[in-house]
Amino acid sequence: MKISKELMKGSTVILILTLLNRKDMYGYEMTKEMETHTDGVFTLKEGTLYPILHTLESDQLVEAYWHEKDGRKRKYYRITKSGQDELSLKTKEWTLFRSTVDRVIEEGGRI
Amino acid sequence: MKISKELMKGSTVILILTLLNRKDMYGYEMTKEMETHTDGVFTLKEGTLYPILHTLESDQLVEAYWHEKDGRKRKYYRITKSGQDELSLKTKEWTLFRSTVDRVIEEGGRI
DNA sequence: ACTTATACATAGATATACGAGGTATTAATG
DNA sequence: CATTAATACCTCGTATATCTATGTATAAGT
Repeated sequence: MKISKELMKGSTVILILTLLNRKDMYGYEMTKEMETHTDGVFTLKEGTLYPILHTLESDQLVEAYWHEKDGRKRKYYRITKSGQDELSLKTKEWTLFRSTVDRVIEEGGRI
Repeated sequence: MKISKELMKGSTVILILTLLNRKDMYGYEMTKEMETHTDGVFTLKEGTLYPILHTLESDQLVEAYWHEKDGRKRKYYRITKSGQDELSLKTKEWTLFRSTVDRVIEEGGRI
């Protein structure tokens, strides 16, 4: 099943920061990993990903560095301390959001 | 904690349809009920709600009717069969979306 | 009489994701 | 060896959703 892009809004940054919190990665790698890891449910589009990475970098939530490996130059991203703090915040927000939606749709709005 | 409006995007319609699946309601009532029921986490803004209700009506997912009660004229909305089908679909989509986000942030993207 | 709450509505501003398009390099294929 | 596919980066315009601000009207409370 495909997830509508509107549902994705607001959730993409937390996914990216989560990946970078595990290990340094480059953009193209993140698109492939997101696709395989979620069995194609999420497809981190390049037109979405790269602008976000640039914003995260200018906000100093991640740092970029070029690194050559296997004869390929890639732009790697590393999460910063601020980025980890932001991730922690966004994770709390997500948890509250998700459980509140669940509460409404499970109880149908009953008080 | 306040939920960013970007996170809300794509989730508002399912919340509205869920409320209407329980009982017929009018707009203003829905804003109050959403606020109290979620302890202020979700605040269904009127500028958001009314345009959505109009769209749902023109898509024939809900039907509107005026009804006077307690000396007040209110525009009630009733969910249609199509609306219930749509709600069922959106609920499945939400469940997949939510569990996939959880999978990523819990495992950090590990395969 | 005046203010607040109820009840509906719309228009403009803002943010986000995506599709389409572009460039460059390396690997694979006929 | 030439061509195509895959890798790897990037930007711009478009579509969509939510919110703020604003407006109108009626009923209730002070």
